[in-house]
Formats: sequence, structure tokens, C-alpha cells
Amino acid sequence: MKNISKEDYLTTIYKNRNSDGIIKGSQIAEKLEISNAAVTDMLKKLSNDGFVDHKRYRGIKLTGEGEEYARNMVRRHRIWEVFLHQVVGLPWDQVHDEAENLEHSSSDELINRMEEMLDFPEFDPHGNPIPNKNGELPEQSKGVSLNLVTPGTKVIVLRVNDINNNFLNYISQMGLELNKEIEVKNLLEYDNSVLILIDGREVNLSNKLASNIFVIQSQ
Amino acid sequence: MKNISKEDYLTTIYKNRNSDGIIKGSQIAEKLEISNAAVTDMLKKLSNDGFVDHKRYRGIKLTGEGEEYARNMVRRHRIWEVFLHQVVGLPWDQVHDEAENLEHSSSDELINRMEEMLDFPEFDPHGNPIPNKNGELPEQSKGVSLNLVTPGTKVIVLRVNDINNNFLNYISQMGLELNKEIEVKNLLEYDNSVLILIDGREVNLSNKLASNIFVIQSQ
DNA sequence: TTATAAATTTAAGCTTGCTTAAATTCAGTC
DNA sequence: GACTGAATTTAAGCAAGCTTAAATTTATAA
Repeated sequence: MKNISKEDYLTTIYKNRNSDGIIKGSQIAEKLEISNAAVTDMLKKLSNDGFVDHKRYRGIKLTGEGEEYARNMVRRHRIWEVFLHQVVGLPWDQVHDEAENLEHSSSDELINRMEEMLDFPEFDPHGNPIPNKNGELPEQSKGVSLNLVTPGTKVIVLRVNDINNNFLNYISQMGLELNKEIEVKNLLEYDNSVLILIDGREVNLSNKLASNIFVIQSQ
Repeated sequence: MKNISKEDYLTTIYKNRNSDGIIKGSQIAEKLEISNAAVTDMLKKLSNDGFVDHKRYRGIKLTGEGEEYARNMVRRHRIWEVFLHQVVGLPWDQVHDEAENLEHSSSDELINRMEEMLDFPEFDPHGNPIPNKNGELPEQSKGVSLNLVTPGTKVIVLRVNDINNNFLNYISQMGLELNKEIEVKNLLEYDNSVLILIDGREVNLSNKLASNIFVIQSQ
């Protein structure tokens, strides 16, 4: 049976909350693929532990402590990704799943030492920002998701969401990589998928896929 | 509450069984610091899973599959230790505890890649042999534990048992390290402790400590 | 051979994190 | 202001891995 750690609940909240910092229990349940009842259960514990603010039937929010904890988990994850990519030499589409496991099993001292070894990287191999030791995030241009780009525009890949190896492997095989210039050719009304030009090849991306790829206009 | 993995049971059996490959449940319980009842419980499961041979009230033995599994865990542990020491730069007395956690959370692919990066090391930073991909151990001179050496003999440190950071840190602070020559001055009858000469300093080691340090006679 | 100590197993019970099903609350619509 | 559907919580129950206490088996030694 699946057994999800408190750490996973916290990072799930951190990554999926809305702009007000609020998330619904059902969203957590969906992301973690467990029942709503299990989420309610765990929220009681996380609330007792002081990691989340939660009142019955209301939205969920991280406390300061919860925010700190979650950011540190994200930090661990992303530093592992950089390390696995740069030091161990794993391709960018194979570091996520490994980091997902390692992030729970390493001391902060190890993370800090790896960070130093890597000369304090600001972004992971998928372009996502790495919180520093104090939990602060580096500046990053906003970007827009690929499914919202006006057809005819040339853009540069800024970052992609770190979903899982499968997603990363798929877009990698299409030739997508960080900082690569692509052109949005068309937006298909039928299914909201996007037709793009990569290395002179035309590729169709589903709306869902495109929504996880963030770009900026190239000049 | 403590929650020990099946993997830990298997490595505990592997490391603490006698020369016939047999271990008693009570020994496992003692090493893992849990009750005998918990061990009986888990042995049923491990037996069902085909990892151990076990009949009621009799000794416990690894099956072929169990042996393979345990060796692979030892392999993972020791490769992590070498990696943390050589690549990340952790001192030899600080790699054990970290590796203890990481060994459960890394894929075999990662282990193999690290092994290759390290050019297929045969021994970990404490001198203990690393099983290769096929589970085979490198040749190693036998050595004798320090508490059994005849006083007056000069010896070289061959390996030390990988107990925990605390033990390693302690002997490290005394100046003990791999391949260093030391002299056994005296064996104190009172408590079976050992008086040795390291770098010209006289140091007394308890019998228990000395029994975890293995040496060979230097010529 | 039998008594006794040690090791092991069984039994009953606890906690954690999950499940499904039923009950409750909330939010939006008419 | 009542109705309805969605979200949430409660309730009851399960599996895993532990606990302590009691019962059983084995090994040892008189």
C-alpha cells in the first residue's frame, strides 16, 4: 500500500496552492492519488504539528514553519537534480525520479556541501529556481506557458515543470531543451493543442503538455 | 515509532550471522533494538517472500535470493561511502550514517553509474570489500582483530567495522586510519583493553573497540 | 531423566496511514 | 430563502510493524 510522507504533503501543498497560498483538500488528494478522507486525516496531524493552518471545511494554507519546511524540500530536490546532472552525468530527463527519492534521505549538511561543490546553482536542470540556505528564491523572468502564446511568435524555453521522468523524457525526445528557440505555428481550436517548430520539424503538443512548458519571447 | 525495513533485516542477518551462515532471532532483535516478537513476525514475512529459511524455534539462514539481496544492499552502502568520501569530500568518519539512509533510496542504475565513475573501487573508506555487480567480493587478506594481537607486534590497519559515525569518529580522533602502522604495546589483563602506540602516542582502547579493528602484521 | 534457563512464538493491543460509505457543510442558483 | 451538487469530514475497518505478557519449545546441566 502507498504510504506518503508528511514531507510529500507539504511539497504538494507548496507546489499546487493558488496565488493566495490556498489549496483545497481535494486537490491534494488528486495529486497524491489518495482519498479525500486520508487527506483530512493527515491535515489534522500537520495542523497539530504547526505546519498548516486549517479549519474544518475551509481552505488549507502553509504556516511560516510549513513554508520553510516545504521550501527546504524543494531545495533538496533541486540540488540533487543539479548534482545528478552535472556531477554524475545523468541526462536532464532522468534526474527527477531519482531526486524524488533521495530528497527524503539526505542530511542538510550533505545538501549544503553539494550546493557549495556546484558553486551555488540558482536553477535546476529544468529551469526551476533553487531556494538558498535561507529559503530565498533567485530572480527569474516570469515567462508564459506555451499553450497561451500567440501563434507566429518565436520564443525561448525558460523552464518546464518537473512532473516526472516520463513527461521530461517525452518532451526531450521531441527535441525540447532549455534555452532552445522554438516557434509557435498554430493553436488548434479543436483540442487546444499547439503546433510548434523545433529544429525545423513541426511538432504537435497537447494543451496539457504545453501548459507545463514556460517560455519568453525571443527578440 | 521505529519502523525498520525488510532491507535492514536482511543486511543485519548478512552481517551478523555466524560462520555457518546461521543467526538467532534474539541477535537480530538486539542489533535492531526491537523486541523478539517483532523479529518472529517479520521472519514469517521474509520466509514467505523467499528471502530466509526459517523453521519454528530453529536458526535463521538467508536463501540464495536473500543472500543476493543483502549483498546488493551492502554494495549500495559501500559505493555510497566511497562516493561521498572521494567525490563529495566527506571525511571517512562521516560517510557511514549518510550512506545508511541513501542506500535505501537509490536505483541500481545510479549505483552502477557511480561505481563506474569511481573506476570500480574494491574497498570502501573503512577497508571493507565491495561486492561487484554480480555479488562477488574482491580478495582481501584475512587480518586479525586488534584485541588478539600479541603485545610487542607492529601491525598495519587493514579495515575497521562500519558500526556508525560515532565509533568511526572516535577512533579517527585517536589518529587511527587505514594503512597506518601502529604497535601493540600491551594487553591489560584487568579489562582486556589494549595499549597501542599511534604516531608515538600511547593510546588505550577498550576490548570492544579493539575487536572492531582489523590489522595485519607489518614486516 | 528431569529441572531450569534461555529463546522463541503466540496473543492481545497500539499507532499510523490508508480505504469505502455515510453524514455534514458549504457555495451558488433559482 | 430553499435546493442541489461538490467538497469535506466522520465512522468503521484494514494492514503493517511495533509493544508487553503469557505460553511453548529447546538446550543445558545436575
